Amino acid sequence: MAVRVLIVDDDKNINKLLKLYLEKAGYETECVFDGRAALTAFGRFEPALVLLDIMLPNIDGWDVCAEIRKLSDVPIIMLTARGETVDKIRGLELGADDYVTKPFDSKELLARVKAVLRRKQAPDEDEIVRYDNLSVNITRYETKVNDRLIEMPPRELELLYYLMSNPNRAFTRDQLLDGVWGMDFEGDARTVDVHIKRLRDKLNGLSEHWNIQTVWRVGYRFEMKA
Amino acid sequence: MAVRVLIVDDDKNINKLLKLYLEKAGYETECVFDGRAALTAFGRFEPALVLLDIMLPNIDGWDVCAEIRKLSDVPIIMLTARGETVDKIRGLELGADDYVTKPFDSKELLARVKAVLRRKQAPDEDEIVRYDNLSVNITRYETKVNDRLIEMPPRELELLYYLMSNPNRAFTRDQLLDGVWGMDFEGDARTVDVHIKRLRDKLNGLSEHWNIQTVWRVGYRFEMKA
DNA sequence: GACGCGTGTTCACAATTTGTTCACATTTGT
DNA sequence: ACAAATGTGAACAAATTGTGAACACGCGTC
Repeated sequence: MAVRVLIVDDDKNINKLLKLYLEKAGYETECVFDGRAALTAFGRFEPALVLLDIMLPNIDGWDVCAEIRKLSDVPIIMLTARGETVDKIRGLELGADDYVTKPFDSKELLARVKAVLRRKQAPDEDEIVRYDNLSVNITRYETKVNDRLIEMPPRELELLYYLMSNPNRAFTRDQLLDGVWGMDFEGDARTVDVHIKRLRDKLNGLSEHWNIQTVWRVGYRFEMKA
Repeated sequence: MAVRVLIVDDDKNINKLLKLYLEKAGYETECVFDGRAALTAFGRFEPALVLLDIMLPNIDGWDVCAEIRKLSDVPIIMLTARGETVDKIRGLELGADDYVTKPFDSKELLARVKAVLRRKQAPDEDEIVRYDNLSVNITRYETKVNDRLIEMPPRELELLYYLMSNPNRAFTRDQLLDGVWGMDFEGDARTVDVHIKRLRDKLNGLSEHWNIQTVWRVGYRFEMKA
């Protein structure tokens, strides 16, 4: 499944050239020649990247850019003719990601395309649960107490994260197995106990304000003490 | 992705003022106060423009200009005190691009900066990730440690770049395959391991402040040690 | 087209870490 | 006190990663 690129340029030669370059580089392309067509094609084709000329019939590039931005944060590279005054501020406000001046060579263009695609997949924020002096970062797989790293195996960390994500809630062993180990775990429920013990060994006495509590005949819970 | 400007002036007030103006205008700046510092900063900071005072401790502006010209054709604007005799011929020979007489006002300065960048066809900035003594330039496909080139194949470089672009984040092998190899990679996830090993072989022991860490049952991450 | 060369990928096996189970001790509730 | 549930340490099993070498592939050269 190749990455799809929508090419919007009223100059048919440039359009063709772009198509050639990109398809040779393994991208899937669709070409349109005016602003209105760009918008309808955008909805249908769902490109991962848009190459957008500024000077267009119907609706100009800026407006197309703005419309697309209302729908999606797909990367957009604006195409400008040499000599055309490029108002980069305006482009920035409208959400363009890069500019390429015509005429361009294939190498530079492809480099820009790759760069923009790379830049856009900015991974999201870390997922962290905290309470008091304890924080568990499931994105980095780091546990900290008072900003000191507490080393632990992934499963323990996941278990702690799971408990902390619903503080004070009592989880049965089966719930924990389902939530942390996955539905398909076939083993002994006592496995949970061992992991709990190891967590306790690591976290024991590090705070007065929380602990991992046993709930008899039920399971365990992460207790927050007011 | 701001344009980087290196400011070289021994007068701390002027330096500060320039920094203020430029950063307000969206440039990224670095300030140094003598010629020697200018040259080392130039290598590390890789500015898109240099503002260079002529009267400097250590190495004077002309010589700094000449040294920089041996390395790069980055635009250089010379700063001269009013009344200072400006040997424009000499400047021309050395490759300076413009002169600004102190004191200057912000508007004029910014106009000159923009003009010079435009004239130089402002080659778009490289995309670089750095940490401590390590930098990876994905535009040039160059990796440096302490400004020394570390040769490595493109895939390894891309992998390193990807890891470094989110330091400390644990990536699963699948995430790395998607991000570096592309969604359409059909091969074995263990491929990542081999590239990691080769990276480690190359980077091993080059710094105490970072390394590539295994996150068990998860994947790998580029660890920055505070 | 044949040939090397540098890369990228896969594979097999070793090394390591983690996950699980077990047996027995201890605690809890009735 | 008794049965059931949980705590605990150690042994064991399984999964994961490290590693060297072989293989495959594209690319430019001859």
